[in-house]
Amino acid sequence: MESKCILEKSSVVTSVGGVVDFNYRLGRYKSRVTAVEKNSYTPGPIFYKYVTDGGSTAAVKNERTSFAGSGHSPGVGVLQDVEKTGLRDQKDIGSTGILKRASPTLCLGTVRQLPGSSISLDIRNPGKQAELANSFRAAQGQNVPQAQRQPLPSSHIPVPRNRNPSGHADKEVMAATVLTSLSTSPLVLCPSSVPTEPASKTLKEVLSASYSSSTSGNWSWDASDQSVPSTPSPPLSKDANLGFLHSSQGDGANEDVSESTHFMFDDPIPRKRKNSMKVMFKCLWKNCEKVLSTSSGIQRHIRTVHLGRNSDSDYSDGEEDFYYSEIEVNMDSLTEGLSSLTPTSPTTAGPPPIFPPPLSDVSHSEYIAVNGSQSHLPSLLSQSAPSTLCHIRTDHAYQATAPVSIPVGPELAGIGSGNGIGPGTGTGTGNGISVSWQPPPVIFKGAPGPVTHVRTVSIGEKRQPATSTHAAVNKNHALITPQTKSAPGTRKPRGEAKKCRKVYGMEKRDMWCTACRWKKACQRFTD
DNA sequence: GATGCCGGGGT
DNA sequence: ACCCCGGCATC
Repeated sequence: MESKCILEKSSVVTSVGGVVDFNYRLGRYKSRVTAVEKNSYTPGPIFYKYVTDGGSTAAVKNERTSFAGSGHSPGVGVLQDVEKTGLRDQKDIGSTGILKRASPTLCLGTVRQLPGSSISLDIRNPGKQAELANSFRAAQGQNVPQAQRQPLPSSHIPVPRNRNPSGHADKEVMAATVLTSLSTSPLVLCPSSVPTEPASKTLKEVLSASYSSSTSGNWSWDASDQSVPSTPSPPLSKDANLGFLHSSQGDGANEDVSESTHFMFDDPIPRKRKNSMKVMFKCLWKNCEKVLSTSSGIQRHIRTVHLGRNSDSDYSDGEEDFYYSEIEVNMDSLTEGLSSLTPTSPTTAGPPPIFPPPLSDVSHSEYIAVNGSQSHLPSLLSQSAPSTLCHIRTDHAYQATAPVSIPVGPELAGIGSGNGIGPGTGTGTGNGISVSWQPPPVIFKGAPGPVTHVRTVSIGEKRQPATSTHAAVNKNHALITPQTKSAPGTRKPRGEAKKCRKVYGMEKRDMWCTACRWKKACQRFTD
């Protein structure tokens, strides 16, 4: 870490490093701010100014000027401008320590100079911290080297510029945001004392940031040096915040390190996201099922809709945090579930993602009940997935251990689809209920009671009077199957019932059940 | 011989 | 997974 610090410093001192850093911060800070609050008074560019100005005073300005004088034309102008703006803004904004703290560069220096305190303050109470930092700086007599001073304003946490004087609320919101961001990024930057960084960045931002930073070239090795253990993704936990603080204090370089870490894992993060896990934020307010993709969004929602706060103001006492929760949505499942659902419900035109109202059938109601709890998307998905199993292909049911029959409403029986044999069997019931929506037979395998074939008996096919009996037998058979099979060599006794072959004859082979056609155990006329 | 269907192979 | 068929057991 020491070496790192040194390195960083030098890089900053050398104009090159400084410039690079500067740029990098820019993107970074912007992103952070964006993540934290949308309604900041000042759009991105302003942040830039502040960033550059990062916790500096007139002295800093001087330093920078000289710094600029070292001959970086592009950066110089900017810097100077920024300086001015920064100064002015400082006056205007006063206690918006955030801005000042937006130190572009190293916080390592900061750490050393201001052992921990500044950083921790920074995180917990940015506003105050900023003030403290300022005062501190004043006390220090601006003697702090630039490299060290810049960091002072912790850039760890993105603090909204128009932060409310009551830094407390902000701090909580921020913490929430941070944590949220944390959980958003699956990669859980372990060592990162500032996991917020990567997490809160959008891919785009990350890219831009990484580009600018990559030029400095000393990011990567930092990452490998990560030895600071940290709890992986402890979302929504104050502890996380603490740990966060802790690590920040422990090593100011962590910030940069974490950043580098981020770059190192720049790939994995987006990749993981692609991996279909998306974090959503669900409003927990009673009767409010609102789900938003961003924490800020949900916070705003809660703030404005439920807490009756002014939507324009970003004031937040952190109360919103209690009214929303994070949920993870597996997009893959969603997609799969939906895609698989659609095709498997031939009898229902555009089946809704929700199960249709039951026919008063027990099985149905059960399912509905389950679905009723589908407040979470994941649940929905997980529920919908099995539903595909509900699509019963009687013809192939024999291949499964589950019996062909399932408890269905009488009116449903024989009407639904499932029989691949008879054409046009896929008409739904009068209620528009599709067999496809019935629960998987497996679930009801052992359920006795009125059972009927779901499969529609094709035209001309005589229904076995004892259908239900068949089904029951079939079930038993399914249960007994292991035994039967346990005796190798023993063949299942031939069923007594006439099979498709006999019933229809060879000439009507088309009417056979598939099993029969495949020379499998007749599935239509079970014993 | 006809039938039922297991086991296995092809796509 | 779907489809087909050889071959065996049973009737």
